[in-house]
Amino acid sequence: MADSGGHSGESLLFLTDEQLRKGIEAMFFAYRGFTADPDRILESYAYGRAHHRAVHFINRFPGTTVNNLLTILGVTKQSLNRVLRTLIADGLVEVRVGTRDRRERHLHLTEAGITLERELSEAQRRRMRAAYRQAGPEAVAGFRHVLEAMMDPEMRRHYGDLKEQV
Amino acid sequence: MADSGGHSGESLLFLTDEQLRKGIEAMFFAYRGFTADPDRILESYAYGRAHHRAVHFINRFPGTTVNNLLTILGVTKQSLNRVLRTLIADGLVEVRVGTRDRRERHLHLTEAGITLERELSEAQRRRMRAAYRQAGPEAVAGFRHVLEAMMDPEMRRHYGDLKEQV
DNA sequence: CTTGGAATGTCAACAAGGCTGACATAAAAT
DNA sequence: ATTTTATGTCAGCCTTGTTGACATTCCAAG
Repeated sequence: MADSGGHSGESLLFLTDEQLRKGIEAMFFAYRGFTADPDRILESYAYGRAHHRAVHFINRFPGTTVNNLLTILGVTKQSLNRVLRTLIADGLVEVRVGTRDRRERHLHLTEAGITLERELSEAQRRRMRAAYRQAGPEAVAGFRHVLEAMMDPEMRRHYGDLKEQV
Repeated sequence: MADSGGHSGESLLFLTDEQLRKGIEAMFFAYRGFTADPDRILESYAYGRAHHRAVHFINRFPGTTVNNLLTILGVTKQSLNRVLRTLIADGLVEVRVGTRDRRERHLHLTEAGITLERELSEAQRRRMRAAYRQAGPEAVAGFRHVLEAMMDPEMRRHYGDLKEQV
């Protein structure tokens, strides 16, 4: 509550290598938990984590273009295309040619796609909700704050999005 | 900032689906940042993230057995073995046959291995330190608390380790 | 002592999903 | 008319996960 700011003589015990190492390992183990539940669901669909990411962000930004998705996901178009191809073939993603610019392909989830997205995100939210509830609102604020500071700046733009930059 | 405790009628606004979604995306983008710096270093060694993880935990638990490492990393022994083979061939990891049980292989970093580990972990700590400093000690406590709650329970044993469970 | 099972680790082969490079097409911009 | 942009596709490579088959070692039951 007191000194989180920039005083000169504050403790800084939270910046020891030991504390940092714990943070690093916490990220490693937590991320495993974070992906575990969706991974189990994806297995039964014969999809992978790459499909999950695509479905998540198409749901989040309906009508987004392929190029847009590329920069958000940080993969090559060939890699994304392989995933999109199967999602389209399986009827989870619908492609609409752009009206203003007909080179662009706008991506939308179909009903089936929305169903899968909901199943995946509900599993993930369930774990996140349990963790949030256990840690409490102040811890959650700190959690988000540290994660935001850890992102590459360009990625911070895609996160939280638009009107609200925290 | 007031009620973090366990009152019945508290706000719970931090548990909305929207808040959870932000936490999910924060994990995704932050993990990318988290691995970005080591990944760049590893590239110049022609190693991958799997090598980093192995080197990290061998450094953390010197003399650990292959089996031990297996359960910590959560991969198959065949997958780990491939990584270990190259690290051993390149002289970064030393294998000592167990004295009591000669089936066991105890793993240690060589001088060269320690050097690589330091280079990788220093890069990772640098980012973590910047994030910690920016967020402040209370945020860091919250960050760790949420991450711990997000882990699978078995993994929580390997984390923070031994005498100190936070 | 021997023998069979359990634990540990290695080798081989396959799949997912990254990557680069080359090339095609359509549409927009100049 | 030419160039640039957005997208898609094919081919081939690498890392890192998987399973299956096998070798070695230890231990315990006969």
